[in-house]
Amino acid sequence: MAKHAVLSSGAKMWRCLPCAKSELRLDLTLACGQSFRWRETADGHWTGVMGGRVWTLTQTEDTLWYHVYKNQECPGEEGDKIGIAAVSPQVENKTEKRFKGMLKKEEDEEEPVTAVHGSVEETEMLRDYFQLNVKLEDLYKKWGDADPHFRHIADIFTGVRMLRQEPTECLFSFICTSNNHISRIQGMVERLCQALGTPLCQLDQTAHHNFPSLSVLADNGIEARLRDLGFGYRARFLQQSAKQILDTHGPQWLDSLRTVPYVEARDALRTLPGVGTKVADCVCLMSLDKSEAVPIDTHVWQIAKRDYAFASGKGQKSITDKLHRDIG
DNA sequence: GCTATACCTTG
DNA sequence: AAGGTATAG
Repeated sequence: MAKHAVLSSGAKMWRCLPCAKSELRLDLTLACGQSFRWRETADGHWTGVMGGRVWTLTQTEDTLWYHVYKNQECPGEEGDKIGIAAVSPQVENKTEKRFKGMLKKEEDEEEPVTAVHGSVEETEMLRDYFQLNVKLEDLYKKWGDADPHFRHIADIFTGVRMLRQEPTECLFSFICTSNNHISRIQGMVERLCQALGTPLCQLDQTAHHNFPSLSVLADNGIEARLRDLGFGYRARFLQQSAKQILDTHGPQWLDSLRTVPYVEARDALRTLPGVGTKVADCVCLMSLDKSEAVPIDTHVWQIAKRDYAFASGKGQKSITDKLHRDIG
């Protein structure tokens, strides 16, 4: 059976791109609750699904290393046959198209297995996902200059950056977060993908799947299915939101929100069942290119009161719309 | 504009 | 309680 890759073992082909730890810390970025799909499969090695492929990532001081599992490497169960034919139309094809369009010529297929420099396509997928064109050091400097408290704690959090996630996965994952805790959310998202997503490959007893498509989630039988999987009252939100998107907007709607202004995108998302201010802001920030969105959850509110002497909401019992605007 | 309450389930 | 949302008052 195929295994998760480990850099030091030399058993798999690894590629790399230059990337300092000050610009990206995999552990902080992948485990901080933006995405619920990455697991530390070996010391410092993070495995997850992104752009329709299974990746293992690890890093040294100035280098980001990655391994992409090919289909012959991890044939999975019946996953291979179904997976390739049915691979999520709106997720993978979209990504493929985007990168194909940017590339003049593919060179990754012809490289010798000993090559360690990154293939153009896969490097671009990582640069896009981690938004490596954004210079983190410049932002930390700017924020540190403007905020003494930020500068004081910034050293502890060097290398945290926002991911640019796929909108469908981001939205439906964050609908699961209401009144919930991270360990349970991770389990729910994993069960969601394993039950309803197209299989990609199996490694060390773990089956990896794509995130389910909108059309699968919109099916009428899905609520009961999700309740059986332990989603509670969120089961209905997931099914209804998927159905509402397809019925009233169409399959490309979520992606199209990337090109509209923040407030418009946020208000559009809030028309979906199970999506309030906080979830809408998470989806805007983490998948729709709205860097000005500031999700205010219970923790951010506590911090605003504790570390920033946030006065106007001190007596407040809960986070109201006005509080969202003020803290943001 | 703000408060109170229910909502599924489990680490 | 836990990374909220929907509803009524």
